[in-house]
Amino acid sequence: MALTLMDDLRMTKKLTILDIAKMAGVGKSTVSRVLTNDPKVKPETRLKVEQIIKESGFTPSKSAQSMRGGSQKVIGIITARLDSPSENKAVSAILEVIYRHGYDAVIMESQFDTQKTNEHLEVLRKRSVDGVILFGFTECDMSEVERWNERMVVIAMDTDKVSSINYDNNGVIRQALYHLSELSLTNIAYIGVDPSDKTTGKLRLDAYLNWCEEHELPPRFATGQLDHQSAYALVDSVLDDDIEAIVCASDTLALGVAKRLQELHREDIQITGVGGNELLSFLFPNIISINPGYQLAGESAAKQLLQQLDGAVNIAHLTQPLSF
Amino acid sequence: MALTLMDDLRMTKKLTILDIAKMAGVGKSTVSRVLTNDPKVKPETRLKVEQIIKESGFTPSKSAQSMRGGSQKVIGIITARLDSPSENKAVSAILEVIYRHGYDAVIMESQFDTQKTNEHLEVLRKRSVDGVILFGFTECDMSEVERWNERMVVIAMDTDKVSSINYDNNGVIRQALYHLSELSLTNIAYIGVDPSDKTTGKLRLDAYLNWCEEHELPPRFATGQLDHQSAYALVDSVLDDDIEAIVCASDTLALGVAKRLQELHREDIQITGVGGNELLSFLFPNIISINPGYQLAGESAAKQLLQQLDGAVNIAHLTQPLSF
DNA sequence: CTGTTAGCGCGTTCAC
DNA sequence: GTGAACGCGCTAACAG
Repeated sequence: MALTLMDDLRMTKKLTILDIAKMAGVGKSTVSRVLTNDPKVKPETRLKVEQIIKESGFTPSKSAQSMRGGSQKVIGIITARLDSPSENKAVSAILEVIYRHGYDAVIMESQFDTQKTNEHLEVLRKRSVDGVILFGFTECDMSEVERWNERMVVIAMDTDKVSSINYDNNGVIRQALYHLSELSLTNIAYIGVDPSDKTTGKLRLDAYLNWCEEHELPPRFATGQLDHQSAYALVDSVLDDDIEAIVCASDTLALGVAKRLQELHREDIQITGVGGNELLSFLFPNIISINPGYQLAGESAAKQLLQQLDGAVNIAHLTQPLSF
Repeated sequence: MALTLMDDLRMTKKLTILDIAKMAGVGKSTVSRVLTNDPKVKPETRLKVEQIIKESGFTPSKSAQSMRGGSQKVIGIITARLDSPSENKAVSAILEVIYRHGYDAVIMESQFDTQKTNEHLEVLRKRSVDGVILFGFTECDMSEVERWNERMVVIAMDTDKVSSINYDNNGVIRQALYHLSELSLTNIAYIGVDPSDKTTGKLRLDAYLNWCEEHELPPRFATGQLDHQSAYALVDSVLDDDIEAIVCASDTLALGVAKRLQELHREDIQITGVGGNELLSFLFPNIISINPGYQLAGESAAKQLLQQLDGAVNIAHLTQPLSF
């Protein structure tokens, strides 16, 4: 009887809402009411219960709560690559936002693999997470995606099935080109990634091509993979005695280009990248890196998702009677 | 009645174990048995139930399962920095192992902050995750840690409270020094991080100092922060006309050193780092980078934890009657 | 082998 | 205001 409390302190036995109720000398439902901030509880009683809860270090079982219909307060994040600096920035921003709202995150890695992505989505569905933030890629299979509706936000991929946050692919390249034009540089080449990649590939290349057309400049470009090796290898193919600058689709590519130009002693050529990579600007201070606002994108995505989730909850409440 | 199946297909109503039971014309416990691979089920029945499950795309509620005493099959990972290349490698390795074992991961970031770490641990405890892999750091508060016992493995931190996986801090530095000695280089300086950091700081510096003593070489070193800027700034202080090589405590530092030496046109000096950083070897092919086996560490940590969890389960089963 | 029953911990009526 | 009772989806004990 009276040993209950001592017992609990002694052995870290799992406390339940019932234990708290006994200790406080009230019914379990009253404790529940306190937990759910139900106004219909005498302030006095509430205070006492809260006291006991604090003292005993009791925490309601998430499993039981979520089974009872509540949400787990968990959102899934599927990144393409865990070690991508740009995605990392976005993820950090996401985490900060959702933590602040009492959510936790389960992070997964798609490795640009459609099947893995779908497997992850499947797992997240089974775990009934509240929502998902997906870092898109071109081959991404939309069939699984649309099942999520309001409960998903994708980053860096165009789709009208779910909400999406996109970097300003066109803007970052134009910004770079504008910057170069301010420096009176006109002979500008471009090194990017294959247009089969819709965003970093096609969109950014198009931005370059459009600019060239607008300004009646002869385009000179090459595309390949998303890594520095690829860019390194492509440099020679666009190089030309009167090239004054090379615009790169990403900082990673810029790194490869810088390396090659250094070898060729063509450090007169101005390079621009995209990403705001700190390491890049340390190694090659003269490279101009446009920051596409990854952290901002992450923050936006998180806020957007949370807002949609809130909306979904409200709608659910409203339609519950109807769906009955 | 007969509409049940059509209904389910129509609206993606949450299927329960009971629905499956009805469809298969069996009791709910039989379905449960199938789910839990209970041998005591007639193969024929089992097959039929499995069939229905597949067709309906039913998935048992994790929440209910875990509430009933089962584990969530989730392990928490607390990294110091999401964007640390070395930790990333380890994390990727961890993920691969645990996915293969049907576990999922919730990843958190401590940012070398004790308080955040404890908050994360608290959250993980509330969520009753099965286990935790923690990337340690020096100021890490052990008080919260020891509560986890068998259910935690720490990486890169010495402690006897819980299992720990450590990189071979001494070994990597000695390996670098040995390599240099093979090249007949004897005038070797060291750039590391402050010894207040126990592992990357003190252990690696000690390795250097010991080597010097053993080989009767005059030590020449400087320590600072863990970033390339710091290393960059420290180079001049150890530089000397007859320095032939600089051993760095990490690849990040090596990057800073390389940058500075390049500026000074002292590319004759051999640099070594630790980390197996791919970018580093791309930018500075002549830098020797010792791979401390981060992915191996991650893999080991994950396997170790899973094994301990299995053990814990068994012990729990055995002691359950006693604790009663 | 299989159906029935009893909880797990919690939120939610429904009476008091 | 508050306590008793019910059910969420599932597993494990108990009967057949």
